[in-house]
Formats: sequence, structure tokens, C-alpha cells
Amino acid sequence: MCIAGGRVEDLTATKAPHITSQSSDRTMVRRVMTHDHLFYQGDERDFIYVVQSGWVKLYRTLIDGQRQVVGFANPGSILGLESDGEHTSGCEAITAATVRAIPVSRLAEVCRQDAAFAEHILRQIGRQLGAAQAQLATVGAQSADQKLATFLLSIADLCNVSPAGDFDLPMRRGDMAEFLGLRLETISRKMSDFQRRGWITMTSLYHCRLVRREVLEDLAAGGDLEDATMLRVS
Amino acid sequence: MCIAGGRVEDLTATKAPHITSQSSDRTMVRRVMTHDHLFYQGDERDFIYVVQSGWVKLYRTLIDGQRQVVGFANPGSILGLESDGEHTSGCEAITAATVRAIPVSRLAEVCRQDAAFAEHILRQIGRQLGAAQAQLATVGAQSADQKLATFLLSIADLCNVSPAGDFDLPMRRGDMAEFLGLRLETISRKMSDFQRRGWITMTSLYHCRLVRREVLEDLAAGGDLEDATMLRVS
DNA sequence: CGCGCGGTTGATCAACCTCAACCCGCGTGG
DNA sequence: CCACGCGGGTTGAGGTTGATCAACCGCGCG
Repeated sequence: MCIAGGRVEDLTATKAPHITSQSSDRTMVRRVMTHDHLFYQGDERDFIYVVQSGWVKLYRTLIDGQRQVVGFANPGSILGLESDGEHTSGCEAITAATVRAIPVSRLAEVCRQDAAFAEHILRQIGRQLGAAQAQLATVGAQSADQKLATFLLSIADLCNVSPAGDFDLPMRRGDMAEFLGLRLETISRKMSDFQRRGWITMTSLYHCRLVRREVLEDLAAGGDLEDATMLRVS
Repeated sequence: MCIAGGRVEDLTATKAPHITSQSSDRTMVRRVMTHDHLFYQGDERDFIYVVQSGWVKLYRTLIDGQRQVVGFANPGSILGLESDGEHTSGCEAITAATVRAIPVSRLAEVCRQDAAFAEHILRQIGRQLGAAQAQLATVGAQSADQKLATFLLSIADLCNVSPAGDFDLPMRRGDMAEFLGLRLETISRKMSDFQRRGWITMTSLYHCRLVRREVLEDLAAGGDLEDATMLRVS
């Protein structure tokens, strides 16, 4: 697995081939495949990105190799606002994805000229801060079962759960574990538990059905008073 | 202890007597005593606040009574940007403090007119997002000892640690515990451990000296690649 | 076919929680 | 003055949750 830092050359190497369009306003659309990186922790922060399709994860790597996923982002999310100078997290696509890249050099200028855009960005980042705080409450104050219940409900909402309760689970077990501050074995066990108890059914590894949503809601409700959304489209 | 929500009347009741000055730009300075609330989780978000002196904590309360401190704020921090509508966290002073209150109704207008201010706010909230993500990594991926080491070093920096290594610890054990996702007994034990090992000395309950900073740094370095600052003055 | 990746499951263990006792300093009221 | 209660902190004994380590499965692919 890749430790962040010193990967600028790789990034630029992979970046160029993926530029698919460059519009007149000097922003460009970038296309990434599953497990491609948009940027690494420690990279120069020369762009911010607006997710247009697909899912990406934001994660930090600690010196001892431990990782923490600090957020998942779906279309509408804006990435790269949390730092100036260098990226404090790495960003990896968990599905194929497209993003619009905006040079940070243009950012201040745009904010100055386009107040509505500035307000939109402010709202987006505020939302992300709220989501990070909600996640902090989940990771810091909930049990493994509560964490998983909270997580499944959030993802279900974000993924437009069908009336029958079906939804996609775009990330791997390890990503969920690193997001919730658990080990992947624990995720696996708890998912099996939930299934055994008849609360969910896994129709495939990455597709889930909520059978008894109320139970999960009760569990998660030993959760936050607010809804624990994650980085969500505004 | 107070569960958030439905406390608007109390808030307004305590607010009025504390207004000490109202300047021409319709902002006002509010003075709060230790353990006073600036606002409760669920309150209408009618002001944002800029901390001018003292320390406050931001925390969320879960339905089952568990609490998570999502941040400490010292002078320079801006509060209330993480939500629109209602406050998603409560805010309680941990020392006597003064804040400047800015009506949210004025916020959009100000951002539209004063681009520099808008940029400053954007930088502040970005910093807070970064801090929240760093905290997420600490809470989700570190052991109790690592968490405490990380925390002590952060606070030491924020509190202008003296050359000798002395600094104030403005919050109680329970606040530290709720911030780090631990129990206060665990905090107490680990602090005793650290002292026994000669890494720190507690000159009083709320005053600490770093004796072997390097050791704490090594410990925390099983920590984040970035410095795990918390809500910090820009 | 063999290998690697992602996931599941089992057995064991330790970190941290829980509950309880106890200490200390302080304010209050008899 | 002392007794008392209370808030905040420390310490101890014992229990549980989730981590760790390891085996194993299924699948896709070279």
C-alpha cells in the first residue's frame, strides 16, 4: 500500500493522460479509474476538485501505517478545501469517477468575483465540517454495532436506497473499517451478525438490502441526535 | 447534565445580561463564565461567534447520553459555521470567555461586500475541517497512550508552552476523555502512568510540565503525518 | 493450475470499560 | 468550629469488546 508523500511525479505522470476536456474557464475534467489516486497526502495542493460522478475516499496515513478514512465523497462534494499548502489527506477513487479540477490560483479570484459561488463553497465546506463532526461522534462514542448501523443507513440514503431497501455498497470492507475505526474482521463479523439476525441481506458482496430498517435505526439512535450524513451533495 | 434541544428560552434569558457592548456594525461582544453555554445543540443558529478570549468546547450529545467533544476553540476561532438552520453541537465555555457575535443574517451580506473577510472565513473553516479530520485519525486509529500524547502536545502548543515545558490544561479530565473517545478513568490512569514514567509532571491539576517531550512525540508519532492541531487561531 | 486478492470464521488475548471505593479541597450551614 | 455534602480526581478488581493471528474459502486471471 502506498504511503503518502513524495508522489508528485507519479501524480503528474498519471494526470496528463486522463485530462479529457479543458474548457475555456481553465478548469478541466479528470477521469479516474477505481483505485486511482486524485492526489496523495503531502502533494502540493494545486487544484481543488468537484466530484461529478462516482465515489472517492479521503484518508490519512499515520506514521505507523495505520490509516483513517476521513470521508467518502460522492457527486457534488468539493475536495481539497481543508488545507492550504499541501494536501493533508490522500484521495483515492473507490469507483470509476470524474471530477472537475479548479486551479487554486483561480479560486480566490473566483470567490472575489462570483459571490454566489463563494457562498456555495462556504456552504459545502460547512456541510463537510458538520459531517466530520458527526463522524467524530460515531467513531468516538459508539460501539461496533452502532457504528455499522449508522454507516449502513447513511450509505443507503446517499445511494438512493430503493423502496425495497436495496442499495449499493461501493467500498470494500477494509474501507468501511478504516472509516469507522474498526478492523475489517470486525466489519465482516458484524455484517454476518446483522444478516444472521435478519436485519439485512447481502444480495452480493457489494449490494445490500435493508430488511429491518427500524432495528438499525434504533441501534444507530444510540447515535447522534443529528443525522450522521457524510460528505453529501448540496 | 443538559441534553440539547429546547433550551432556547434559557439561552435568551442568560444572553441579555451578558451583552457588554454593541458596536455600530450590529455585532456585539458577549461575556460568558466557566460552564456557561454560548448555545445548545438544536438551538436556532442566529449568530456565529468569533472567540476573543478564553476557551470553549464544542460537543455533541447522542440519544443514549454519550457525548463527544468535537473541538476546543481558543481566541481567533469562528464558531457556528458547520451548520445551517440549527446548531449541530452545543458550545460551553471551559474558562471565562468573551466572543463577538455576528448575526447570520448579516453574514451573507458581509461575504458579498467584503471579499477579504469571506476569504478569511473560508480559511478558518478549512482549518477547522482539517483539524476535525486530524482528530478523526487520532480518535479512530490511535491507542489510549498515543491519543493522550497527541493531545498533550497539541494543547501545549496552543497554550504557548514555556521554554521549561510548562503549560495550562484548561479543561477537566472528563472533557479530555470525551474529546479522545475514552473514559475519564482511562485519562486519569494514563496521566498517572506518564508521570510515573517521568514523561510529565503535574504541578497542579490544571497545570502540566513536559519533562520528556521527545518521548511523547515518539508516541504521538505513531500518530499523524501532519500536526494534529485543533481549532487554532489563523 | 497456481496465485493473489478480498472476504469469512475461529481461538485467544489484552486494552479499555465498568463499577465501586476512596481521597481531597471547598463551600455551607448548624 | 466542625460536620457534611459535593464536585472532581484517583485507584483497584473484574468483565467485555474488539484486536490479533491464523486458517480457509471463492473467484478471477495469467
